Amino acid sequence: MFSSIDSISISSWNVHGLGQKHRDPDFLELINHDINILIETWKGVEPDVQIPEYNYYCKQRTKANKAKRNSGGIIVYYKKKFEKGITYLKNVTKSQNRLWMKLDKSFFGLQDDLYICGIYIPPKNSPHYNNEYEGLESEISFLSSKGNFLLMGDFNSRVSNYSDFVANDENNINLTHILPDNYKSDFQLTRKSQDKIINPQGRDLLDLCVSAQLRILNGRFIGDLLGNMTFFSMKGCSVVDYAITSESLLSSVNYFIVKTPSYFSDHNQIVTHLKCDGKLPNINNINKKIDFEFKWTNTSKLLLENELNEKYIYEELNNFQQTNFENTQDGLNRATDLISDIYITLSHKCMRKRYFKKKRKRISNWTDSNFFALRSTFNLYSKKLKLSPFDQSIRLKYFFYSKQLKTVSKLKKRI
DNA sequence: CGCTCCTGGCTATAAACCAT
DNA sequence: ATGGTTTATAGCCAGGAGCG
Repeated sequence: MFSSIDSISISSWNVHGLGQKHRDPDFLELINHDINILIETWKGVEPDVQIPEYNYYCKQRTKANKAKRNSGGIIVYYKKKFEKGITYLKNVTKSQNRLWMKLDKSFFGLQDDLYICGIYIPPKNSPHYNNEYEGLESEISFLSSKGNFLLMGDFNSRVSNYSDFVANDENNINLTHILPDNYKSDFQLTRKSQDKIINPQGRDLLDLCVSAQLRILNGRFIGDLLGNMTFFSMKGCSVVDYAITSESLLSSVNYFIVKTPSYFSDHNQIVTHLKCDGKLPNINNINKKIDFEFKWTNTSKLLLENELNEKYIYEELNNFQQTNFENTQDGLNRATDLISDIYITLSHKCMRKRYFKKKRKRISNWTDSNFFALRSTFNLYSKKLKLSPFDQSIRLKYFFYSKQLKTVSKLKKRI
């Protein structure tokens, strides 16, 4: 039996030092996506960063001479069940700031192979800056004939709401001769941004988008129609974390979300949801999580009678009877899966679902109750700050509670 | 454990630069 | 001159290591 994959979620997050965050259940809950790209892990070689249910690729920056800690560093966590569909492309780049991988088109049911790059572009005045965009562009052109792209990460490039494509108007007609022949100039989707500033790296990014036919997802999709800020500090805020895809992949984007600020990092996590149509062998069906039960109601009888008049149900039962299942454990599993699928489909239509109540953790001590109270206050200001990034009084309160939360969180872990 | 030092990373702002 | 834009600098903050 197979279970289908109809969408895949990919997150990227500058975590500002991973430390022991990957041991924190709250943090793990935030990186529960199919693929999670973590930037600025500050981890060295052979880091101890295994987490349950996930495999990972990692890359580290060579440590500076006198430095006490590592800087940079990329870790990509992907769900173990996707192991066979994802390849780490070790040789595409020599840069320590980029990590390429490939999603197999047949595994995920995509039009073309998808090349994903987890990326960190240092600020231009940083000693680690080394013509990042030139390198990136040549890697893209090397791969461009082979499939589509998704770049996600911290670009340190501010583009405001300037166009990442050449608008189709007479002002730009003189540019057409330098554009690729197949350039689609009628693409007019507007993009918003809360950030009104553009910097030189931002221009580089826009140039790259135009020349490689890539489009920025920020400020364009359900989940981030405003172009939310992705970085907050005491001093200010900016949009520097982006998800960027091939233009032809835009129609496959379900959502793009900039998460609310969290106390784990000064950057916000960003998440891309892509449509796909893959099939996954259902090896361990036992582990399927069921968090509800079906309940018979007084309308159920009528609904079931109606449903049994439908043609499809006989077709499916017929299909079940006609199928030859091998006389093995595997065959038996397939048979039970198929028949129970039919029952479940029917149950969905006729009965009411009752969800199991989640067990509430008992708040046991002072630290715990203090932590939860602080966290809800913090979450409130986090949402407020996302909506009004320039409001000084909200910002001050946000950072005040953020600091408190961090201290209490540390205390909590000691217990 | 808490304090201090160091480094990287980032913004804002002032200063320099440019074309008119 | 002037007004907008680009570049360089100052300053702030947080995390990690070392030390007592």
